[in-house]
This record gives sequence, structure tokens and C-alpha cells, in this order.
Amino acid sequence: MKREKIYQLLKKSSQADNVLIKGWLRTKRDSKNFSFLEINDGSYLKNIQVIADCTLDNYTEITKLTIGSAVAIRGKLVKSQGKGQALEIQAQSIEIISLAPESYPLQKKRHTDEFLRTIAHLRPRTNKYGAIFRIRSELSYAIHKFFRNKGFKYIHTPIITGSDCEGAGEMFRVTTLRPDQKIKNDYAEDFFGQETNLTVSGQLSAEMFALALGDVYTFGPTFRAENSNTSRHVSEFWMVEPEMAFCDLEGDMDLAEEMINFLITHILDNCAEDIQLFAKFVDKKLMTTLDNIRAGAFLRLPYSDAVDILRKSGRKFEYEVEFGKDLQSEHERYLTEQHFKKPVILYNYPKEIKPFYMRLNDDDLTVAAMDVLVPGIGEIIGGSQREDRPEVLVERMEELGQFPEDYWWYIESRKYGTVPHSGFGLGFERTLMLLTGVKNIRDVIPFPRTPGSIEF
RNA sequence: UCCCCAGUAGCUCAGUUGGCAGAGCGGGUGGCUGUUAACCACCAAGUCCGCGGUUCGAGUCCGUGCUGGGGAGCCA
Repeated sequence: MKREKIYQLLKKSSQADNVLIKGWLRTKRDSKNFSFLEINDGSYLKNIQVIADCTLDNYTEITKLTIGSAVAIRGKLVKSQGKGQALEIQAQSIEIISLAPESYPLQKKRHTDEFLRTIAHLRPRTNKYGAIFRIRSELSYAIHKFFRNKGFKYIHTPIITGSDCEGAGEMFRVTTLRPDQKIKNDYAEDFFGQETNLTVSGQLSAEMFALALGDVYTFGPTFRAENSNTSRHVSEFWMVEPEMAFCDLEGDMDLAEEMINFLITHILDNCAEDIQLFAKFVDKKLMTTLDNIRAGAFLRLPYSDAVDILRKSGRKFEYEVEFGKDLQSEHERYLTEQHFKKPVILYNYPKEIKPFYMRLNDDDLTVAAMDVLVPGIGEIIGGSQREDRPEVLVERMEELGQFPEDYWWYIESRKYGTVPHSGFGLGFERTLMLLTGVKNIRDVIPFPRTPGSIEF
């Protein structure tokens, strides 16, 4: 007999004579002559209620079942006599697969996120974390669906890299040398014969493929060795990076906006029950926030206008706003949460504060960069039109202290058939935070890696 | 890395002016009820984060370290 998922059973409206479920006991209520068992198999937020009558031959063992124990239950799917659920299983046999000791840390009560982080191997067994990781799975699918519908090709860019990619942030060193084997200036003795790191972005590789396959995207892990201790940073996270040939900054912004709207709609349509949990218990304003994002176009604003708005706002900021300086969290938050109260795309940033690969505008002061800011999270997307003119690219590298010879292949892509092209990076975990209202990034990734913390 | 806050039973927390270590939940035992984070009674449960100091006496005051959280910077 084939096991059925609880998700499938609870979707049924009809009764059934013979069903088999396998799952874990979430809670149990004993009566004199029977017990109510609530079983969850992870396929669905809700448990299925099982009636275990005392006539079952192993009833004594059943009454001793503990939370977290694994069981296989065969029985009839019938209309429930009680309130609170439409259907329930009248058990004909209950096989105890394994009994969890009473030291099982998850209780029938609310646990704090901080505590659950210390038992990250067990937290997906809770309602909230089960919901998060079902949504995470569905969001991954939605990303592929979005791009596939638009004819993008999925590219697997390297995780181990030899270039220090745009010099963005600290990187994790990859080496096969033991700590006692000293590196003598060059890396001749090391595995790859040169300095090697974990990637901080697949962008440079993705650009090569955009200039071959047209529209491409990457979706994979990314690593930053920054000593960041905030609720929005982890050392290993996932990033989505589309890259489009024959596309300017405006097309880039169009795609970013369309993508965020698609992802929200897909999750609301396909994870309704799980999302409800967050709207009810995690963030009461979640539905308003999400509906608000989908309701109208994102506001698009040049960096210089943002500076004007901030300077004229009359607000006292800890950091001064000045053209040529990067905007701080407090500035971004003011724009998206107070002033406009909707997602804002800032574009055309001063060239001094942006990397070499962003296309220099005709004003010679700004580059064709854009950041998508959303209320509550801040920056969720960073992107740009890429510098497609080889001479300008080399000039910009030199200005910013990069060595063009290290990027010979990147520069060569501009030598042969160069075209305007654009792309961006979307933080996958930050998108999950937006969709669920979860405030700490450590709670939307299975086993978070942060400075000083790699227990699981 | 910097600033602020916290660490007491398995979990969430209370603990007064420095004077015998507490509650709810969870766990165990028994009872009761088509129950819904069920309910009632009883029982067990502690390196008060570590180290050092002040004091007749420290969970409480001081120093220091560790861990966690919030914020900042860096960014996705």
C-alpha cells in the first residue's frame, strides 16, 4: 500500500476507506477510551488528526507516544465529529517507527527564534520553519519559472574563482596547503598555482554567456568573508543574477520590477496557507506590504534627486547627505519607508562609489547603476548597465586600482562584438524576508553561516 | 570591527535595599472529557554563563572573558 502525503489527503473532500500515512507526532490528547494524535509529515502546514481507539492491540504503547515520535498509520479517512477539522483518520493500525525520548527539545509551545537557532537541525520540524522552507523551495522554482518563461538560459558559474571579482568585499581563501605550509609570496605550490577564492558574484562569468546566449541568469551560493554582524548578512547566501545582451539600464529596471512582482504573485498563489501563518503571527502588515508593492509601478529616481529630497527633508541624519557619498541605511529607509512608502529604484550613482564594470554616463560623473530598495529590508537588488567600451573599461579599472591584465578575458569580450548589456543581483534570502516578514536572515536559510558560527 | 542590551530549571521569564532559589509551560505519575497549545491533582528538576574581586554574607555590587540579541559600517 502506498503512503499518501497529508497535503494530498487534506485537499480531498471525499472520504476514503484505506489510507496510509507516515509522519511525526506533533501533539496528543488522551481520553479514557481513545487518543487524538496529530500527525505532520512536512508536506503541509496543518496536521491531520488521527483517532486511536483503545481496541487497537498496541494501544498501551500508543498512549506512551511522545512528541516527535515517528509513526505509520493505516485507517479510514472520515468526516470529523469534532470542530476544527473537516476530515480525520480513524486508525486501524498504528505502527511505531521510532519513539522520541522525552528530552526532545521542541515543545507544544512557542519557542523563540534565538533558541531555535541553537537547534537548527530540528527547527524545520516546527510550523513556522516548516513554512519558511516550503516557501524557500517554492521561491526557487518560481525563479526558474520566471526566467524560463522569458527565454533566459540558466548558467552554472564557478564557485571557486581565481579573479578577485570586482574587488567587492573580503573573500574566503581556497587552498590545499596546510596551515604549517607557508606561502612564499607566489602561490606556485598551491593547488591552482595562484591565489584562489570562493566567489562573491557570478556576474563576470555570466556576462560572457550573455554575450553568447543572449539572456542568461545564475542562481547559486555566494560567499562573503566580511565581519558583518547584522540581521541582514550571512557569510554564505544565494543570489540570482540575470544578465541581458542588447539591454540598457531602463530594460534592467523593467526586469527587476517585473521579477519581484512575479515572485510575490507566485508565492501568494502557491503558498497561501504558509503565508497566512506569517501574516498572522510574524508580521501583521505583511499582506498590506506585499499588495502595496504589486499595486503600482516602482518609483524611479536618479541618485542626485534622492540627494535633493534627503537634504530638503528637514530630517536630522546621523550621516550627512552629500553628492558623491554613498547613501546610508537611514537615508534609504527614509526614502522607501517614510517619503515614498513604496519600492524605490535609485539610479545613476556617482562613479567614485561604484565598481569599474558599470557603464560611465555621458556626464562623466555618474555610472548607469541602479539599486532597488524595498520598505523594511532596504537594498534587495543591485545592478547596472555594464561598460561595453573596451577603452573606457580599461581606464576605469586603472582609476580604481585594478590590474587590467588580470581581467584580459573580460576585456576581450568587449573587443569582439561588444554590445550594450545589463544585469543585476537579487538577494535570495532578502527576498524571502520580504515575502515572509521574517526579520532575521539567519531564519530563512537552513544552516546559517555567520562570523564565529558554523555549528551545523 | 564599533556602540547598546541580555545570560537564573529542558523552554519563557520573575527574583524587592546584598540576607534560605521561584512561577508558567514542558517532563513523570494518576484522574477526567470527541479533544483542539485540552483540563484537574501530585512529583522530579538548578555550576543563577565562566573566572577574579568587594562583603559576615553575592543571582543581586565591581572587574574581566565568553555566548546571544539589537543597532552601525560593509553589502545581497
